[in-house]
Amino acid sequence: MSERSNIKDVSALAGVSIKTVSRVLNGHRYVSTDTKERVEKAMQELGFRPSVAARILAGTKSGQIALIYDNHSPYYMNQIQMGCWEACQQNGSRLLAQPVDVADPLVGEQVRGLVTETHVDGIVLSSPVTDCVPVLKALEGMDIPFVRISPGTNHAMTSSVFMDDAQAADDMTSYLIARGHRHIGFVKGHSNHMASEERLFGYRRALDRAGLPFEPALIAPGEFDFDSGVAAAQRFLKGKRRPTAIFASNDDMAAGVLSVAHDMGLGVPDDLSVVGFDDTMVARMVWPQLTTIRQPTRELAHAATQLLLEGAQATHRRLPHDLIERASVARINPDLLS
Amino acid sequence: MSERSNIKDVSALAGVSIKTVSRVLNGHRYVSTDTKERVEKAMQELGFRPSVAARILAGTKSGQIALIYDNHSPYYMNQIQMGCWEACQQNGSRLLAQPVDVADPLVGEQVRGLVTETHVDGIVLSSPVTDCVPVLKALEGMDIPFVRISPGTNHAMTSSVFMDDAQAADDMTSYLIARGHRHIGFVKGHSNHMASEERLFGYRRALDRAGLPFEPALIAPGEFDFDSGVAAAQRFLKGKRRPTAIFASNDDMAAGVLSVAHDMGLGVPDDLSVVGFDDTMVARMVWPQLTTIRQPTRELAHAATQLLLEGAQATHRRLPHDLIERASVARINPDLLS
DNA sequence: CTGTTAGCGCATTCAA
DNA sequence: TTGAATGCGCTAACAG
Repeated sequence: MSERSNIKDVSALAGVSIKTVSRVLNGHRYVSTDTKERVEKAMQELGFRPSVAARILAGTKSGQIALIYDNHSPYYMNQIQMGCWEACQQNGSRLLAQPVDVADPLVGEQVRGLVTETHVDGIVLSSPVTDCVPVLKALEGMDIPFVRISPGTNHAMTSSVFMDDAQAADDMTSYLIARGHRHIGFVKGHSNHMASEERLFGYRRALDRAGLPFEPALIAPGEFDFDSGVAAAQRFLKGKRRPTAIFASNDDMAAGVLSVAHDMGLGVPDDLSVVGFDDTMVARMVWPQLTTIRQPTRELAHAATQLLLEGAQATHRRLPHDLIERASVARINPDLLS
Repeated sequence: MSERSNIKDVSALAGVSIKTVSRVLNGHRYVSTDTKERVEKAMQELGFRPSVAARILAGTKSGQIALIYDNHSPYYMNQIQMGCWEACQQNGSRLLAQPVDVADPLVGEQVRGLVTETHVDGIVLSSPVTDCVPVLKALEGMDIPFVRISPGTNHAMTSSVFMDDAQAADDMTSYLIARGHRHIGFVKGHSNHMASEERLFGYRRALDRAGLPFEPALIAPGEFDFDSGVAAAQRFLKGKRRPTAIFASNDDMAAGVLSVAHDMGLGVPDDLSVVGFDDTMVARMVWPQLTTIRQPTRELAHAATQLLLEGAQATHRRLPHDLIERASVARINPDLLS
């Protein structure tokens, strides 16, 4: 019941040549329906499974792709993996998930090793590996297709998949404006990241469109971490002209803002609305009172993988985002609105 | 710079036979230090990496193992993957992470396909695949070694790695007793899971040792989900002889308990201590006031993988747990202690 | 539509 | 301590 059967066994049982078996295996046309069925029955009976190793060695494609990542948040990575996985499933490909350390001086070599050892047909890069120069260089030097998910910098000649950060920030800002907010604090993200500027741009664009002034005092710097949110909130909330809402560029910073608000005895969202981007995917679990822009992480991963499997060259795909509204955020203390 | 070089190129450059290169590749003894160095230098120069495919085809081991899982919580899975990954790194093996759907009637076939197609040398099973009969059967029928991480049922003849649930529950209960609690509600886990009985047993053992009576009224059934925690808390907290502490068998149920306590205006931990097991690894993020037993998930995965790679037969390894104490839990309202 | 002949890159006999 | 031959299971030309 457990002997490994090979293509020869199948061909013998079906009474055809091994090449014919190979043909039905690869879904080749020019196989009569009759023999095809016979071969398939034989494969079934023997529980035949083609050895990937042999296919790699003999053929040109391995049917395998790799996902390379470095610990982003577990929730985020889970979404990424699932998205890639689903796309692979649909395509009949295998996925090799490979964690790396982008700070390791040998990452480039490691990736090169992975590719030459496993013969993967392509690579999906997830943040922050998307912007790891040694990896990018290694890949480019090897002539292997790769796609980047939400890259932080724009390498024109590589394929990528991303969301429209400017539009998302615009949507969120408009959302707040529509609810009566006129003074909206904005906590900016790390300047290394392309998304930071985009999000700020969207915020400004929404203010503009609504005819509201852009007040530099309402912009705080940040680095996408909890402490940045704390610092920003302290600055905003201890001033006399307190914003009625704070828009943090990601969820970790939003959490920092929330904690300060809480310490100051401010009710959220009654005294202060706090909104953000759900970058690490934890926001909705931990702070249900938060209205967030959901990054379509899983969909991005899926699209990236599909792109890779389809072999499209230097394609950039922009995916839509979601604004996840919490009922609670709408309850704003009217006294605070100016 | 990117041509794939093979063992022949190396042998030519080093001026030795193919076989000798193969020997140094596999760390074989009986190679003179001199030639070994020469070969290694040649490999370096050519950027040579052995093709796994060729090794699989020609040899008997693939140097690959698979981790099979079904969506547990992302945090949990992240720990599992990292643990397996680290062990593989140390061993120079590759890890194939394979999600499956245990409810799919074809899981068995899928796993069989994975094994025969990829030639993996062994399998690590993570909950709930540890108890998926079709998978277990497929594996046993294929004569491939596998190790189970925290299995729910005890298949005597398979290797497994787990924590001591009884001792952990005992520790937690003793911890509460030491802080003055005399009436401790216990929310039991799903009866399908071996850990449920173990944890209850540990709870009872601690009470016994402290000379406290076991009160059946203080035991509530549960199914490891939020709602079970809610139901149990309602029963406990609406009765007249309210427990001063509630010990939930996992964190989802602890969350349910917390939500009820909150709705009833009970301060945690001032009016009620709530403790639990950190099964899904989210507890510490979401409810910092919770004192929990941390499952050594990563360590379990590491140990399981090591076991597999070492080829130990039918070994069972028990790992120690941690009790993660929050300062807050110690502040108990003395009025509530009887 | 189908079969024949070569290898893919390595480990594994055997021999030296 | 080393080398020469053989074949793993499959696909890729080429035939027919």
